[in-house]
Amino acid sequence: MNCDHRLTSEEAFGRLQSALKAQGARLTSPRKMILEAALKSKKPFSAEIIFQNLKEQVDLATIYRNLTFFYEIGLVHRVDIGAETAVYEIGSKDEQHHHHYFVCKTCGKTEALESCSMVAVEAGLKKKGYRNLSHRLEFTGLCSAC
Amino acid sequence: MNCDHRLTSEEAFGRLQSALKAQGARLTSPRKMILEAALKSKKPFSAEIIFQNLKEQVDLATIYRNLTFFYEIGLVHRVDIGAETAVYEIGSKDEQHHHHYFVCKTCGKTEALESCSMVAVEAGLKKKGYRNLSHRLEFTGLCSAC
DNA sequence: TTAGCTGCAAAGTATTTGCAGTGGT
DNA sequence: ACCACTGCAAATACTTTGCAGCTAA
Repeated sequence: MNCDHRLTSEEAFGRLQSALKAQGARLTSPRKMILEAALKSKKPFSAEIIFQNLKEQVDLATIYRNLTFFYEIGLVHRVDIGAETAVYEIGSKDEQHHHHYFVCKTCGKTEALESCSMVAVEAGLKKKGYRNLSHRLEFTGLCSAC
Repeated sequence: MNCDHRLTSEEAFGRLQSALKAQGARLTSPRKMILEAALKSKKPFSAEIIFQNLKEQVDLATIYRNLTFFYEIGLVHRVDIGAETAVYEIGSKDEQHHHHYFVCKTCGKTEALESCSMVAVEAGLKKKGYRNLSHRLEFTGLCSAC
């Protein structure tokens, strides 16, 4: 199974335009810069990382506000891999797509996994020298009350 | 597959004793109370929740320190399901055991899943009325550099 | 007795919010 | 021109840390 499912820049901006129009929001310069920085990032990113990548030209509060906005319109996912900081990543074309990560318990190093087979993933990780493996499966969606 | 893998109170205190002895730490009254509260909780818990369950009889800082301690000796896992707050749960007998959750994107409701089959889990959730399902698989362990 | 542990208070981070001014549309 | 958005600063939430006294072993 091919897992290169990230939104392209065009797709992302297209979605953004629709969402903006749908709720009377605006495409401002900071908003554009933040999305571009997010798209450029190969790894999951935090507000602080975007802030640094934009060389502090955009206010941190604005970045927090926009990452939340992007999250609400489904442009990014929240990942939050056992960290103390909120971590996001660019959304996938297929919302049902799986998200696989490896996280080191000691240094926090995060790596997005390319394969989608749990067995193959584990074997691949072992080959790479990762030890003491365990994994966690998390479902998200809407519960019947929502 | 049976997934009732939570540590019993006896097993948990046994592990605690070993860890305490191994590093010259002590079994204090607050430490005991915190572990008991954690064991009683059917759901993942935060420091604040333990604080409330103990009716604020134990200092919050002490709770934070001990949850970290329990985490370091493997007595509890960190779950952190897309939340802004650190969330823990009592450890499993088998460290390689999977951890399955359902999290509602809207209200944050969390439910521990009993089944271990991904397909069965998804079918079960749909039957319960959950919609827009997606899931995430997270591996943890030690990377080669650690 | 002697460290480890606790409570309390103060300090740190991460994130959010109020508000006046700016800028898309 | 209107109203959403931004930067700035202050506020809040969560968590950690310093320290003096307490207590398990």
